[in-house]
Amino acid sequence: MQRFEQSLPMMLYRTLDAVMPRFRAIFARHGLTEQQWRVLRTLWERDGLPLLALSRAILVSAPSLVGVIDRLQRDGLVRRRRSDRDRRIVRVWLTGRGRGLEAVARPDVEAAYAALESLVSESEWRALQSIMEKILSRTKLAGDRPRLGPGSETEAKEMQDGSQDGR
Amino acid sequence: MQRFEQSLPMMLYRTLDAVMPRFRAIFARHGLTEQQWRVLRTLWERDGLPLLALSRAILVSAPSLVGVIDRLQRDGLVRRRRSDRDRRIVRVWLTGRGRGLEAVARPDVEAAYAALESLVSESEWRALQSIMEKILSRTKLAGDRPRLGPGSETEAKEMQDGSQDGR
DNA sequence: TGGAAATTATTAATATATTAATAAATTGCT
DNA sequence: AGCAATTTATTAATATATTAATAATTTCCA
Repeated sequence: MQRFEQSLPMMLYRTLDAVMPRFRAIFARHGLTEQQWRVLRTLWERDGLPLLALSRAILVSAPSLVGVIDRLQRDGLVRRRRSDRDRRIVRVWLTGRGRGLEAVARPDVEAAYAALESLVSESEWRALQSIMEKILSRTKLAGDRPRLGPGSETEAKEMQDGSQDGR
Repeated sequence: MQRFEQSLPMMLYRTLDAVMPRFRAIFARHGLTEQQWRVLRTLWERDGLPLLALSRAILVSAPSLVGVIDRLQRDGLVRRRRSDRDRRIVRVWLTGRGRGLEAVARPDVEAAYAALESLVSESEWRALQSIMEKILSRTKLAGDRPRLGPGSETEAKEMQDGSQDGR
């Protein structure tokens, strides 16, 4: 039985604890929290995603995401819009400001990623990813179903929708 | 520039999201949260640790830990005691119930660890640990100082102390 | 067709995270 | 000795996490 600090969960937490502060500092410099950044980072690639799909993509539970979106909306970076075809669905769209933030904030974050990746070799990097992917696929098979894994994903083909709803 | 879901931070989050629910289910069955379990798990090995040392050992910030300890104390699993030698320090001690929980809860958790470790080979396991250790040591060198890394650790040599304080 | 079951977003209640500020005590140094 | 700087625990304010419950829809199927 191995030491607590070297268990897989604690190793993962320690690694996050080591690498995230530098990212959070960058987010904060642009007036964003980590979760807010994850929302924008995803919408920049797939604007208009349904809230639940967004939740799964960024690993933030739907109840938490509601608040995150509330604050992003309050700050004028995104807006909500309820779907006409299926009125249960609320899609999240970037505003002009939200879209504009990409050019401002993303280069800083990408630079930090680069610095982070330079800490280990290419092969170590790939090994790390492949082992974690293996754990991911095998916990999924074990019926362990994470709270938030990628699900049915109701994709954003529907690029224009209609109603002007949203809270 | 790689995909968001495969960045190191998101891989770490996804892996935690995949493995932790099964642990949290066990903790909950014993009336504990994840953070509460981390406290007990540590005190079982080093009872009477100062709050700040405990905070660093389990990667829970001191402000958060205050509340975690409040609730563990409310539930009769630990108690606080202010040091006589240095009255700034508050040590956290297990109660009988808190100590007794080890025999009850820990076997379940250890079984879950074993199941988890069986998902990858021995060598993959060691590779995963060694690469993360490398990231940890190098982010530390980079002056990136995580919020909570092991610090001065004011150890619990002092096994009996005196005052009956604590909130 | 029509009602049970499933889906989506949200609210509610409680616990934790994050950053800044504060009070009390101790250390360090002149 | 005496005071500034440091250390430890805590409070405060806001944001997020977790689990359960709920309202509004939609889907499924007898």
